[in-house]
Order: sequence, then structure tokens, then C-alpha cells
Amino acid sequence: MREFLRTKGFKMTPQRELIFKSFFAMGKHVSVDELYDKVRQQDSSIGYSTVWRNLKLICKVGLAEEVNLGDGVTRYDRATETPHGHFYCIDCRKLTEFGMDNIVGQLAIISRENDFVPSGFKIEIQGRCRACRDKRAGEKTTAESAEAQRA
Amino acid sequence: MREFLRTKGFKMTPQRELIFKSFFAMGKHVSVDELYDKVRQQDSSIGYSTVWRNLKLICKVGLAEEVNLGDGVTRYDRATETPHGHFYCIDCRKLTEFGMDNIVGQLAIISRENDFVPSGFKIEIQGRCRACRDKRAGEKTTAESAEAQRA
DNA sequence: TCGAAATTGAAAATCGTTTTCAATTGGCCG
DNA sequence: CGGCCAATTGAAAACGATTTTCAATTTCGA
Repeated sequence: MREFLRTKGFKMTPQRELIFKSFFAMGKHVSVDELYDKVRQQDSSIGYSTVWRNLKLICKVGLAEEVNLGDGVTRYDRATETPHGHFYCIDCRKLTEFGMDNIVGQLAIISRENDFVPSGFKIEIQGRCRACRDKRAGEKTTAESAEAQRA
Repeated sequence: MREFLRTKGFKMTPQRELIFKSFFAMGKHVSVDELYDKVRQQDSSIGYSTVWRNLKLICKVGLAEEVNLGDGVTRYDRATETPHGHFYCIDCRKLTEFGMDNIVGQLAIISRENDFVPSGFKIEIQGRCRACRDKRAGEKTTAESAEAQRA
């Protein structure tokens, strides 16, 4: 890792090492806050901006990429070789992945047809996961009508 | 429109009418600021929060939906009957649409296979549009190497 | 017409992201 | 092995878009 970074012109530091290691040890879709908390458990002297900057760095060197769900927080998704889309549950906001190899081929074709040179594909399927559907079914006793109103 | 809103429990006001009309008169992917400016040309007394709230309302009643590109601003895209994806140029940040009827079928299948009930699909193809590619080709004389570094 | 509930505008509060700045550290060069 | 310059760090402040607050106003059904 140290070597990899060096070739890209960056230095290795204790903080950076811990941040990188923690990030890759965590699951997917990590937010700055989550990683910050995690890292802090090991070294409470690390600053928020350092975590943030290193997350950006991880993206810059191509080891991860930002995922934006529109809920206000940027998440960082480890770069995988296999392209995947996301199921985004509108209730619990959890992300689940699915492969999209066959679809990518089509997107590439669509791009070509539109004189667009693609560098990445992002597919998000919004809806409700099983758990949230079950939960709603249970709650669906009273109220029900006056729910949509009042943000 | 007034009637439509009434059935949903909302009232019509002069400001709302202007905002709605302006929004639907504008192209796609409108940001709060853009709509605010537009609306202000007609009635400079309208407040920013009113525009923002009505944009949210338009989404709430299902006439539009938020589009998040990850560049910090939320855009609002008129709801269309025909599902479409977006080409997102990483240089000029312009959005262009493409139909995705055939792909949607596949996404629905994928969802079903994963026990996920979809309510919406979002496809974004990132890359470079023709204009930006041409522009880059022109500039690509000097520098070139030391570009990736230094944010 | 009356009144409850919705809406508005201005200003302030939020909140995640990004920058600033001085101090520290890493790593290459001699 | 020193020394130096650029990279890095941490704290705090700056930013900027979004969201809320609050008092005043307006809408619309009764």
C-alpha cells in the first residue's frame, strides 16, 4: 500500500494506514461519520478532516468511489471489479447490491448510439425490502390515510 | 391543478400557481436556485423557502422527483410517463436523457428475484459528451501528465 | 362570513462538506 | 546521517445547500 501510494505521489502516515485499513475492513457504503467513529476507536486523536481527506484520496487513487443516494450523506463504496447496482430501500435506507453484467452491455450500446463515451454506470432501484414491507404490513392497522401528509 | 391539489389536501395560492407553472415551463433538471430566479422575474416578492417548499410539494404529489448527481445540488425532474436514464457528463455536468424501456423490464426481474418491490429505477451513465471530448482533444497539447494530481 | 389549517417570507438554524492555517511528519537528496 | 521541502495532520472556521422557525397572512370549507 505504502508503495502503491508512493508511485502516485502520496506519502504513508500512521493515520492514513489506520484509515485505509479500517475502510477496507468495513462493509460497503461507508460514510465519513461511520469511518470516523470506527477509526476513533483505535486512535481517538485522529481528526475528522483527516478521515474525510483520506476517503477522498482513496477515491482519487481509484480504490473506491462516491455513492450518492440523495439523503444528504455521501457514501464511499469500495471499487469492485464486477459492476453492480443498488437496491435502495426507501424505508430503512439500506443498500443492497446486485450484479448488472448483462445490463452493462446494453448501457454501453445505448451510450455508443448517443455519441457518449461512458466511464461508469450507476443503477439504483428504489423500493421496499422484505423487512420493511413486513413491518409496514404489521403497522397497517390504524391511521393509514393521514400518513402521506405532514412531512 | 387547483382541484388536483385540493384532493390531496393542499391549497392553491398565487405564489404556488406561479411556481408550479414556471417549473413545468422550464426544461428538465431544475435546481431550486434556477427556479427561484425564474420565478423572481415574475414576482420578486416570492421567498426562497416558498420555492423550495413547493418544489418539495411537487415531488410529494408525484409530479416530479429529485435527481441527485453528487455535485451538491438537488435537481428536480418532471415525472414522465416514459422511464429514462441520464447521461451525466463528468466535464460539463450536463444531463441528457435516454429511454430505458427495455432495461426496466430486466430491472423488474432482478428485483423480483431479490425479493425487492421496486417503485422506481434510476440509471446514470457517467462519461464524456461529444462536446467535452472535442474540447479536451483541442487542449491536449501541453501539460497532460501532471493533471491528475493536486485537487 | 368565520375560523381552523395551510401557506408565506425572512431570518436563522442545520448539517455535511470543504478549506484554512500553523505545526508536524515523511521521505528523498546530498 | 542530517536537512529540507512537500505532504499531511488536527482544530477550527468557512461554506453552501437545505430545512426549520415564527409571526403574519391567506385559503377554503363550514
